[in-house]
Amino acid sequence: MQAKRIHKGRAAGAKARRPRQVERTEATRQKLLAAAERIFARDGFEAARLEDIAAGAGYTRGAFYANFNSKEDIFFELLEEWVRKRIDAFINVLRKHQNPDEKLAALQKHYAELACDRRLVLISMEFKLFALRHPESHARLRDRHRRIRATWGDLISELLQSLGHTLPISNAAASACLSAMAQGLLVEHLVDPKTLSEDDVRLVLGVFFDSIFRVKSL
Amino acid sequence: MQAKRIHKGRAAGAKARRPRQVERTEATRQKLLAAAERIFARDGFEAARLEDIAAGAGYTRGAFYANFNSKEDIFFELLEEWVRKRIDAFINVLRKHQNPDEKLAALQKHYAELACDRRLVLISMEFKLFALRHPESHARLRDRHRRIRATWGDLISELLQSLGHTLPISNAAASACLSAMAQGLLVEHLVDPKTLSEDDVRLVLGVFFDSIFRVKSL
DNA sequence: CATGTAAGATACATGCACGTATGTATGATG
DNA sequence: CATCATACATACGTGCATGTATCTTACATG
Repeated sequence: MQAKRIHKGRAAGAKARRPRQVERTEATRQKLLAAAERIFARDGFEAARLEDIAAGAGYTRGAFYANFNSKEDIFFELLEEWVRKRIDAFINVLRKHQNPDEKLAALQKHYAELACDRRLVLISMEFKLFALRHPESHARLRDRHRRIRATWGDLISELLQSLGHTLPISNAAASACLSAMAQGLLVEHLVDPKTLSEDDVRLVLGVFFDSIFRVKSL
Repeated sequence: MQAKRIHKGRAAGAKARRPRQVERTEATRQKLLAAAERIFARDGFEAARLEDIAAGAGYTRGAFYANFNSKEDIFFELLEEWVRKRIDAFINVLRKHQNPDEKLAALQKHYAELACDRRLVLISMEFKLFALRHPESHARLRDRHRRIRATWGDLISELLQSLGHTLPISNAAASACLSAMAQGLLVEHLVDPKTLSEDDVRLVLGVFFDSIFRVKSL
């Protein structure tokens, strides 16, 4: 989240930034991020043009390059934000329940909802495939993913402990599996909704969830 | 498989093609297809350049446009070939077993192997995402997929009939699910093999397979 | 009010992949 | 052997997104 200032001037010993401008810069950053989210959703990561992102925020490419280094850069900031929101939302839901079974149901619902979030899933999958062909992005994405999975893994750990249940794979891996399955299923559903309906996706994810989280003997 | 002839001459009432040249053309088509397979695997569908494909077959782009209309075109021919091979291979395996349980195990093995075929999975997923943003390709891909799923659905039907078992979703949908899950899991594994190991993928696919194909009560 | 700095626009050079149009050599046919 | 079509190569024009370098305008400070 390091608010990278890029503009040329800004010598090392420059006096403290002027608050009015700082605030203005932050506003354009936010506008650019919001626009990027829309354009990525509309065109996909690779096809998205920096010019469209800038224009979507009411600027030109000059503003983009003044605030970000590359398309990957702005994507990672968005990713960070999405993940943070999802985790926060889930933690808030957890707080509303004290019964472990209800918490487990909340987790299940979380993944079921993921499998309906067309935008997030498509962009995520697109970027994963992009990263698999671009080593630098891959390394960066892998690190993020590892941290995200670890966080989810910890949440799942607590939950399972209170249920006296353990999984045949690590909790982080389980989180990765559910996410991966939800994404794979949604893509397949979008390609041919007639062969694989939304109900099918929900049902199938539920079957898997039950068999791994609710069936004791494996 | 309509071997679309593209070359300019070939008036409607032209006399029968000269066999020597027909044969030569077919050879270059095959060389181009083989090269395309390699280049798609190496660079991905969208990043693959027609020039590289042509060069990989020992030609230039002229030869490509003489034999195919577009990158999508050659991709669909490859897809056809891959699917045909996979189905043929599976049918051959089926023939070797008469015990329904062994046949079911063969089906399971089939999907486990899919989840290891990095090349096929990545290209398939890439093209799906591409198609979801390009209506014409989408329509074409959806039709192919529907036929492929139907074929697998029929194979599964026979199998389940002999086991006296039925699924909570259509057999075609079940085939789509297994394929989608395998693909989603493999992508996730490739992004971070440390968090989601190959063994995890195998285990998880097995759990799902069992819970849908071997657990009677749902 | 004068001056310097920072935000952002504009313009430019570059590179790249595409599709087409034309050229050429080879080999089949009468 | 002459002719013509076929298979492929070469050359060209085009469009497009990128990154950079330069310019303009607005604002903050003394």
